[in-house]
Amino acid sequence: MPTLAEQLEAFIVRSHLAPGARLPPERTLAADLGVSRSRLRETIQQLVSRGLIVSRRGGGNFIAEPAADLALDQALKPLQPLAESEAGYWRDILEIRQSLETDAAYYAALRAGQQDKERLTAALDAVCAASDDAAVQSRADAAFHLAIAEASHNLVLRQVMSGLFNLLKVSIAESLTKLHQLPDTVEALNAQHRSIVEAILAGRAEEARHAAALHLSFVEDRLRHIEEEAARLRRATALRHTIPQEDTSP
Amino acid sequence: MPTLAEQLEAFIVRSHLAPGARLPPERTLAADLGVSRSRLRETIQQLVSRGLIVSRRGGGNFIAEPAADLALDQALKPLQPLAESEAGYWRDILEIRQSLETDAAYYAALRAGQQDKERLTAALDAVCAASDDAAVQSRADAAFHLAIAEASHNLVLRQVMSGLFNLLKVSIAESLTKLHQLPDTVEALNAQHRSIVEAILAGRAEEARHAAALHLSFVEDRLRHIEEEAARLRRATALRHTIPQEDTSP
DNA sequence: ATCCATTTTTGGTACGACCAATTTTGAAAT
DNA sequence: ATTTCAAAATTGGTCGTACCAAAAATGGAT
Repeated sequence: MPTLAEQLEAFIVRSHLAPGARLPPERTLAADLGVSRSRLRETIQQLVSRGLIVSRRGGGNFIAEPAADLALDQALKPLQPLAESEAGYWRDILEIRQSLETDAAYYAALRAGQQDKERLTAALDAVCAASDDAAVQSRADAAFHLAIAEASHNLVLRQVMSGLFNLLKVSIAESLTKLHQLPDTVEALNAQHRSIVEAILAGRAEEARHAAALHLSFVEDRLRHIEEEAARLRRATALRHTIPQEDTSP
Repeated sequence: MPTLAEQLEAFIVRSHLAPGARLPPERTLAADLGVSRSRLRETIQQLVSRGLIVSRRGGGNFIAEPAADLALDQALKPLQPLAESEAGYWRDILEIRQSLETDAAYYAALRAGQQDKERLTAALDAVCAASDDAAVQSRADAAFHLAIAEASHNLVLRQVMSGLFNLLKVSIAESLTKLHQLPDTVEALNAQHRSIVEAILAGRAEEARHAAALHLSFVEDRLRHIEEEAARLRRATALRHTIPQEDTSP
């Protein structure tokens, strides 16, 4: 006996509903499937949380576009709870970024087409011209690194990296903004960015990989200092509070 | 203004609810959160579909065990449709595996503890002793590589790699089984596996990285041949069929 | 033909009732 | 006192209705 969620998916494919199409009103659909609207809505929520359906209040329910940008946002979401709880999580993320991004730069140098190169230089200009707002700088920085991933012409690589960026964002948002506020850091970062782009534009793959490695080592080093500082502060303030603890076991 | 789902997650962490703990009855919880039970249930469904909560009819709602195996199964699921459609997808996956797995071997050599080493040798024995069944061999192979990722002590790395394995499985399941059926291939693979493990056990990081790189290059090379062969066959048979095409746009 | 107020459609939420599986309770039997 | 087992209370699952708010469809005035 199939799940109602499965029945719904089956209904979607059976009625040739392409991405972007609107599926029948909930009241109608519930009647067709022979269930109450409450139940139907609960299963719809499941598909929504899986990114298969988007709802527009007053408009209707729609098959979600496979919009890669959204799909990958969803891709690593299950890890978010961990990212928020585990303290050293960001280090893991940065470590894996080191692996991926150096290779991304390498392949970008080998495969970047004219359009890729234009997007890359545009992204570089954007990060250099980013305003003093740290949040804006962080966004521009993420866009820049994703442009590299895009130029590598490896879809999986791009999607995984985008997911990692989001994880990093929820994990250490405040540290990231602090990073851009440190003196001389922005200049150093931009210099590193520029050398990466130059290597890619020139097609020097090994040089691009090396430049990316240097860049990420630099970032990791700075972030480690910032986090250590923050940890010291937390420890200091924690001493002034009683930590309440509840026993929730039956 | 936070989403109700976020409120719920916040409630869970705020009340120190460990995995396996039971959260309050829906009626109570709904009252505490100031929403109707309908709404609460819909958001609970979201968390259920994300694998964060399990419900037992008549028993209660429980924080799901972090059953990493399930969470990560879900992690890269949104990419499956792409994996099934795009033809050259598996090449992207293998490329990114080359990045991640070489570093995984590297870090494993640096950080593997006694327990990690035992699991690693056990996994190696398992792949060597795997029966002739190609499917069994594939599973053992995946378990072996995940053991390396586990020994790297990088949670994100392990989860991403597990996701990639699943993608690879849905993408080229048949090619994978063919790989294990080629003459002399299993022996070569096992020799490579063994050299990776030896390097990790000895703590020789660079050697481990190199061994992993050799292994993945070998696999990629064999898979390319297999896929080229399969593509040739598909082209040949395609000539005898009319390819039906449906237009699903409104 | 265009524009704007009105009506209709449609998703979002709330409340109440009942069913079914589970857990708890408590009395009877040992 | 312990065990056993049936009745009662608890709790998730489903249904139905009513109402609100946003979006879309309608239709008349310009």
